[in-house]
Amino acid sequence: MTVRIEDVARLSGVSTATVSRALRGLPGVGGRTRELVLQAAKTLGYTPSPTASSLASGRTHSIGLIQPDMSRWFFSTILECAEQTFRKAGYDALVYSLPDYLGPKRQRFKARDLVGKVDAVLVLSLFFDKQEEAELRSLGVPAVFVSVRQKGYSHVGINDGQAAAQACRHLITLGHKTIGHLSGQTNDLCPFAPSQRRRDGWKQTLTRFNLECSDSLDEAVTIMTASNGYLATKRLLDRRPDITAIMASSDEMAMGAIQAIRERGLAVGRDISVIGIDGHDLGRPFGLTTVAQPVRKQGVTAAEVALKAIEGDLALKTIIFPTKLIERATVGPPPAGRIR
Amino acid sequence: MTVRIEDVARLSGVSTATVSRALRGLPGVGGRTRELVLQAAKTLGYTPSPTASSLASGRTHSIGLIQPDMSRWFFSTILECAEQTFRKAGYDALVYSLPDYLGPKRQRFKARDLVGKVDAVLVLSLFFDKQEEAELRSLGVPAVFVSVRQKGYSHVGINDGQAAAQACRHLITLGHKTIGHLSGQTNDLCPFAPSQRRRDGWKQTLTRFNLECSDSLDEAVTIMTASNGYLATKRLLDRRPDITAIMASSDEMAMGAIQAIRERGLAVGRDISVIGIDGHDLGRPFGLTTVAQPVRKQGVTAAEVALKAIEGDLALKTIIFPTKLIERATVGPPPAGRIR
DNA sequence: CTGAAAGCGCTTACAG
DNA sequence: CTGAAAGCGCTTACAG
Repeated sequence: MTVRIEDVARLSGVSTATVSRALRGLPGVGGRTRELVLQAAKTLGYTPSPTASSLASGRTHSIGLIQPDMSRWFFSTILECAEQTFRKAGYDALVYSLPDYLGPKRQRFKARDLVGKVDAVLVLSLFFDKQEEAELRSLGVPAVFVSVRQKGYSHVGINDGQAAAQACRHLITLGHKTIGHLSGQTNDLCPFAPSQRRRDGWKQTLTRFNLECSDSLDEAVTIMTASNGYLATKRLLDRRPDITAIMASSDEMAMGAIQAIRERGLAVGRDISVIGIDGHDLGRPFGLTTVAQPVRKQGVTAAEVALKAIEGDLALKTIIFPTKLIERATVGPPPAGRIR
Repeated sequence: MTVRIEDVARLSGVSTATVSRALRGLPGVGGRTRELVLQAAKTLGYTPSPTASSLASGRTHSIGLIQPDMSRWFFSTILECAEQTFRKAGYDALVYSLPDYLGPKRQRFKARDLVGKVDAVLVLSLFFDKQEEAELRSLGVPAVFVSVRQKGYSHVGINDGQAAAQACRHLITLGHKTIGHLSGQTNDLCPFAPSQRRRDGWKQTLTRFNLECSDSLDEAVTIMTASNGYLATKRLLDRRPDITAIMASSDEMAMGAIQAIRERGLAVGRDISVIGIDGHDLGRPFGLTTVAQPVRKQGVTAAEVALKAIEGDLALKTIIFPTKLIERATVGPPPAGRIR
């Protein structure tokens, strides 16, 4: 029904081998011959069958994008930038979501779904255990990890501990002494999770400045959404009404915190300051002070690393981007007459 | 290197044809034989080559997800739900972004990138012209349109005019008489665009209630982002400082409007009310009043319609979901002593 | 219920 | 520089 390589070969009077070479721009084809083939292909409106060429060449020209949930800003932003980078290089983006990756009956990554379908994969914010890492390896293609580290693989991310320290120092500099923290998942399952390191950054900074950093100042959630941040903040304020500032492990959690604070009739940035981490697009209209990470750059860079790996550059790379404090309205000095 | 169907055939002592049938659960395989094959496949850890089976069967088991930009909430949320629905049915999601779809040097959809790679496509919020529609048709697979209508295709969405009317009526009921509007792109290129219909809904409602609806009350943007909403609101308030309420064509624009209003030292919900459309996840912490649409349901439903089409049910469907007013803090009655 | 064989549409040594 | 032919690993009439 559709036009095949043979049709092009016939029209241009050469073999299918030559057509294949000419169309892909391979060397060793006469200038005149190439012209002929290109012309014939154009005339017929020929598009090579991707599955046939994959089967024959062993390359799929598509990349697996494995991540928890693309409806969340951080993931979707990285995915979008990666997709564009891959597309420009002639690769398709095959997304693969693992939404229940933190739940009790945790959904594990299965290589079976991706085997033979991709030339490389990007893994975002997922903590692979031994089993999953074995599955990943069984794919037999290069992988680059974004935002989480996995040893034996290239990694693109930020220094999470440092980002948290940056946020914490900002609050301390303004005079805050009782600083609450909203953590992401920090259990044993993912000791190297960004949320764990952000929590460590908070803790270490408080310690360095001789400030309180007891567990009662920390409230953890599973997934770092606004609504979880909201609930965590209510618990935190119930327990520690003396808090004058909250740093959240993500901007979305910070937004939830703001909601909870306002509901108590307190003024954000006056009664209680709030700072986030991420640099969420909607942080601006929110007036949210935050430590921003270059999300889009990470997406592009991770894709580039994957592309290079496909081309044979298997050297392990670790690319860490700097973060940057963005001062807006949700952080101010602690209230003067606040009861301790 | 990897295990092929022939290996399974040899181990189980049957032909590759039988292995193929047994593994896919096709009828006409003896119970005992099936057992044998399944066992052998398991022992060998056999996974069929997807490209080989695609080439032989003509089916790819993947779906194209064509949309403007998955870094934006509405699209990524639909994509996530669609991906899950497709995955459960054994299909992969191949995302395809067209980020400059509204720019001056507009990027057009090219079938070439997708031909032979998908069994169906979902198209979100894209306005296909004749040329693009022809490209789409040339893919030779069923397509379902989400959030935009395209004649000749199934469609999943909401009644945009009605949603806007709902928002407008809410403001009018509270006593607002001078209601500004933040539009999305409303040019000739996309006369059936949701943003066009939302604008119409605003206009018609004002007319029905004998209120002013001049063009000076409407400010249009290209892409409905928060920052565009912010800029549009500044222009709007410069021109019409007598406005007591703004309805935005999207929640993200509404958030930008809120930012602009606050920057003028005005109180949102008291001096100027703001209502959006969408039901954005972050509308809640924002306290944003909005007309919500069931975004996730649309993603699931669109995927289901596509799946049915693949199975042969080509009947054109139009599925319209109801919207719902969510009252939060950004809307209140107009200020009493406001100078007209 | 099962198998032999053609066929899906390319790519790639290999030979010239 | 070019071509004949094998091969990629399945599926699917067709025959039995």
